Amino acid sequence: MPELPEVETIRRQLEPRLLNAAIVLAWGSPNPKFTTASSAMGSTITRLDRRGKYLIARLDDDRDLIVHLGMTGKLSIIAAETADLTTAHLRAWWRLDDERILRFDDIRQFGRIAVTARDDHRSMPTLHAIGPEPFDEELTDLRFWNALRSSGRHLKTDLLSQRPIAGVGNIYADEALWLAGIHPADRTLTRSRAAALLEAIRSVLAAGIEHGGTTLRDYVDAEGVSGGHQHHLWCYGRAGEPCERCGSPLRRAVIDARGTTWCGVCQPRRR
DNA sequence: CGCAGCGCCTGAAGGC
DNA sequence: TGCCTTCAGGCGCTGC
Repeated sequence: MPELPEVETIRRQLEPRLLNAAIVLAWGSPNPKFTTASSAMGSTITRLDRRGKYLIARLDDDRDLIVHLGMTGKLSIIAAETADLTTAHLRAWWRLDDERILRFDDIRQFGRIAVTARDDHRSMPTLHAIGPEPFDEELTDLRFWNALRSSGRHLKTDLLSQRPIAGVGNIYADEALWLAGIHPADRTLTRSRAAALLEAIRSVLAAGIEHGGTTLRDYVDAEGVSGGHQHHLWCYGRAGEPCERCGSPLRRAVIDARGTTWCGVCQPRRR
């Protein structure tokens, strides 16, 4: 499940290979989630940005080609002559002017593609309303605290909404809450705990990027290589195992329809 | 108008 | 062994 570290890993791999590439032919599957991919034809990629979990290819005609990987989306670049464009899960492809093809495969079709006017992201509501980037200096403790304290929702659910901060998904949310010692179902928190949580989010995301992302089921990078951060998880996916901090078995429950793992001792319910 | 709840989608894994 | 059920879950959409 690609979250910020996985998407950033892919961005870093693809950007140098896509700069100044002209899209000479393009195709999107009939599923409306992907079909607009074809309208990127005729444009040249001038930059590859990331916003939260969204990849945004800037096009030279003041448009954006946006790709969200969903759960099982994979982007890769292949030589046109060896490309098999008949595979079952191919959802879109873009033929470049140098005999290469950028392809998007997505088994479960939770991903999404859009071509928009520059920075006009109204067709992707979550991106349109997305919060600050985790490593943006303007995201202060105070701003983060203010975004979290008033919603009335469970803290984890708030994090996953992408509004207080961009790019956190289920894995890194559980990791950050564990690291900060905060119960995922708390609804509010002190300013100092908000500061600790922000620091924890930055820490787990940075570690995830450093390890090339987390591979538990489907994720591979743009080269088809698995990430390494799954060997560094404190909490996610380890229900029943002893907590690395206190030794008590990690608990698991469904919170707002998300599988959630936490330590009942290190992350006491506060409010 | 904000948000809770639902549906999407398929392969892997578990149960009988 | 094989079929059926459950699970994984981010996000767009609908309706209150």
